[in-house]
Amino acid sequence: MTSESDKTNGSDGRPISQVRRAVGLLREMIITNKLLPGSNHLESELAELLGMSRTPVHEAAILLETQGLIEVIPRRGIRVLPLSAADMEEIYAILTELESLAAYDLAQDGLTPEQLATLRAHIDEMEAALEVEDRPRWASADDSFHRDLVAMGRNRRLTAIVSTYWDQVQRARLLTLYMRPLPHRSNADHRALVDAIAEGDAERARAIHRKHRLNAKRLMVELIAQHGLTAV
Amino acid sequence: MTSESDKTNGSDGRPISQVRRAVGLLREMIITNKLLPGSNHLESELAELLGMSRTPVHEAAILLETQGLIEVIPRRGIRVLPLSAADMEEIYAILTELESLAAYDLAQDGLTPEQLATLRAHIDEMEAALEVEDRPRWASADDSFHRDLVAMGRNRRLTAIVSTYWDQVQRARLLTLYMRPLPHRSNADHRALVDAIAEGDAERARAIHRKHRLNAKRLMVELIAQHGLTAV
DNA sequence: GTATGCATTAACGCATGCATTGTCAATGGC
DNA sequence: GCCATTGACAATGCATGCGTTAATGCATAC
Repeated sequence: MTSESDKTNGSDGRPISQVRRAVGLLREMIITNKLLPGSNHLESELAELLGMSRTPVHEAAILLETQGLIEVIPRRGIRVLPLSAADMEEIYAILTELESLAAYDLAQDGLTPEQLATLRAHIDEMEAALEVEDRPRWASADDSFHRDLVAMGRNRRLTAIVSTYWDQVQRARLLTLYMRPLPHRSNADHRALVDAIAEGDAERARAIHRKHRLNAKRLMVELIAQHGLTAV
Repeated sequence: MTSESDKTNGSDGRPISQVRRAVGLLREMIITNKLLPGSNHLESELAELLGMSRTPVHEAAILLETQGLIEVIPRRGIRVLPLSAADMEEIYAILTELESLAAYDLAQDGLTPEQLATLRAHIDEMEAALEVEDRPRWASADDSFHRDLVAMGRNRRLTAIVSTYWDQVQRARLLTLYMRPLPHRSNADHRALVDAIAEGDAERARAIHRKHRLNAKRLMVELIAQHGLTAV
């Protein structure tokens, strides 16, 4: 995950502000279900929890609200937004298009051997995890694969958007991790995708990834429906 | 306190906050070049300009920074980010994919006759403007067409992203409005797109719009290069 | 003349205080 | 007994103040 344990400086060299700290911590707590979807929390409560005053929490809340993670209701508190199956469809539709674009761009621009090796290492890790049926380990490698794939592209804005929405489905992915069949099929897609990128076949890379993502979306929506989860 | 327009409530029924006011006003000033790209502005200066204290300006700045419109540099002020040709390419690439997806979805879900009429009215308006070579009027209609197209889809998140990035290229569009040839060709694309949507041909709608946007991107990048604008 | 270091100053991050406003409950009227 | 109206309370939005820190200018040394 994001491991910026350095307390004084961010990756940009600027000292880490309380606002950034609040955003990071709150996002983490939401993604990992420390703050449950649908729950309400007062600014002062969160401020005390994070060891800061209300101001940075307030500012972090405004930010997270625009990113769709929470809703600020003036005198009721900060509400962690549950995601319905419909929300999931929206998000996956966006991720599908943008990640497919990233794959296309990567195939066109070409990757260095090191970059290809990194992606393949993630796939190997996924396979190793699958063999011992270690789902969290597989999920972590899958996460890294997709994040790296997009981050290797040169489009910083695209990376940012994908990261934002990927965060939002994390919670649902964690929740459904043990409900789904072991994703053997998924890894074949990953290998085919990296091969297409390595060969510079942009259209194929895009098509493979789109199909891969559409499958993931269908699976996720079905799981949520099957298990009677109206929202997560 | 402030005696601007005494609009006390936003579209969501909630009273309009100073932060929202600041975000809206600053965005507007940036898009319309009231705040020039590359210029620096102190929080206190903007606060006085907008008739509020530093706090809401500070919070608006954090927000606009995540949207890529400005950069907050701690003791140098708030810097309006210039967009390079490379930035333009990034943004247009994202807009191309997401708007094409919107077109695809619209064709699949179908539009009401009223919605189709609205889109066609925008096209008629563009044509009328072209005939009298009224470029601002054309630009306004084109803007409405694209915004409505995406907004008619059911994907609220997609609408939000497109709106954000569309804002960012507005400045460049305004700047290059008189540099480009009159976009007669463009309107043929628009009609073909609406026809494809009306016929429910999702793949065709997507393809038409992608091509349309790729052309727009090429034109924009060329214009910026031709006129020696390294950034706008 | 130039470069370096220190002092001054001012801008911003954040804490705090105040006023506004919505919520909840109690009391009174129907 | 139920609903409405009012009052008290509490949470938030925003203004203000303070401490921190970085930028700038001047002086001094080389």
